[in-house]
Amino acid sequence: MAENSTGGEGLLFLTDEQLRKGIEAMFFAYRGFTSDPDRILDGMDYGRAHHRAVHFIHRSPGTTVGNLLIILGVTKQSLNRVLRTLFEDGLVAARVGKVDKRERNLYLTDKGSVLERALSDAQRARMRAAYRTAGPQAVQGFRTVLEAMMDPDLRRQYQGLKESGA
Amino acid sequence: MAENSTGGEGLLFLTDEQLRKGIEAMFFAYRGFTSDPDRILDGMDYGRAHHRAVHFIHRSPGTTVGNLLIILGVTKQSLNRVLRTLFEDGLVAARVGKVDKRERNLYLTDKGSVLERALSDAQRARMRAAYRTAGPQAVQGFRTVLEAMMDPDLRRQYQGLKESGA
DNA sequence: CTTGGAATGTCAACAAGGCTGACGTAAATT
DNA sequence: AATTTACGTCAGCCTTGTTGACATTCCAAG
Repeated sequence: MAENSTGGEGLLFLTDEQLRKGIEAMFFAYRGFTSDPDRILDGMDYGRAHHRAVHFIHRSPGTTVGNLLIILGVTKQSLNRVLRTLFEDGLVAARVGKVDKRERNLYLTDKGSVLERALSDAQRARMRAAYRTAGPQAVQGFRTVLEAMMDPDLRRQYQGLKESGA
Repeated sequence: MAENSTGGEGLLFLTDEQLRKGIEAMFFAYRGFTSDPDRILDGMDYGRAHHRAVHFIHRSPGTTVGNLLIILGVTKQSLNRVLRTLFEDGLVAARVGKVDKRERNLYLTDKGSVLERALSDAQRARMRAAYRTAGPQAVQGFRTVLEAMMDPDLRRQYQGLKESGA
């Protein structure tokens, strides 16, 4: 009965209506999120799948095919199709693992780095603009909610990446 | 060089590193976001495209095909393939427009509403859990950043939906 | 040392869901 | 009367996901 923002019931942000807005916000925002890299990829022989592979190889140089499979959540056949074209076009190089020779360690070539840079520049530009508009407080909340939304397994991947990068 | 969180430079949240974390958070969170409905759809003859159509028809009953095309950002051929199966299976009904007879107004049938409910219940459950974990403050920031990330056109759609719902 | 399992590559076939192009029809608009 | 709009549809193509089967290489354990 009493109207308040955080006291009393204070659970207005858990209304179905509020949740629906959040759902649609995710939907529309994700479209924006992918659109800039997509535009760049368009016209090249590459797609979103190539972007993802290139991103995570850049992110964790020397990562293995198996790692990538886990992170990307696709089948090896699907990933392999992408990796093959990246090899053929000289964007990604694979070196046989030193400790375990069955593994292939993946690296971007110079050419691959150029593409990665172009894609991530575009994507970061939008993210930067959004962050700047929203402010640090909002960014904090943004990350918190997203993290809570991940599957536990994926969250571990995400946090693992965070740590390994720090 | 000086270390501070919001004063001084206070732009640490705009570092490439921070932006990259945001990008990966979007990637992993979106996977979680779609996974529950996907699991439900799996096994039925429907996919994510059907979910989106059903969602927005539920959201705006009586909406036209043209509206849906704008909101979903796909071609009419693509949307039509989806709508056709929804008609055939009796999940969606189309009525000829009263003012403009060229238009088709779209509605969920009872059967369609059942599916919509199942899908949105699943998706809301995750969203609710994330919201509850993160708290109202974070949710506020979450929505702010997502909104800033949308393309202006899509943002108008999103906000338009917000208003028309209120 | 042999053998089982792990990591990887690859062929083939298929499905979902995007896309373009072309064409048709009915209704609104000019 | 002519044009434009809203919608449907056929046909074909692409990307990216899937399953299943099979080969290779190599680590690790018996």
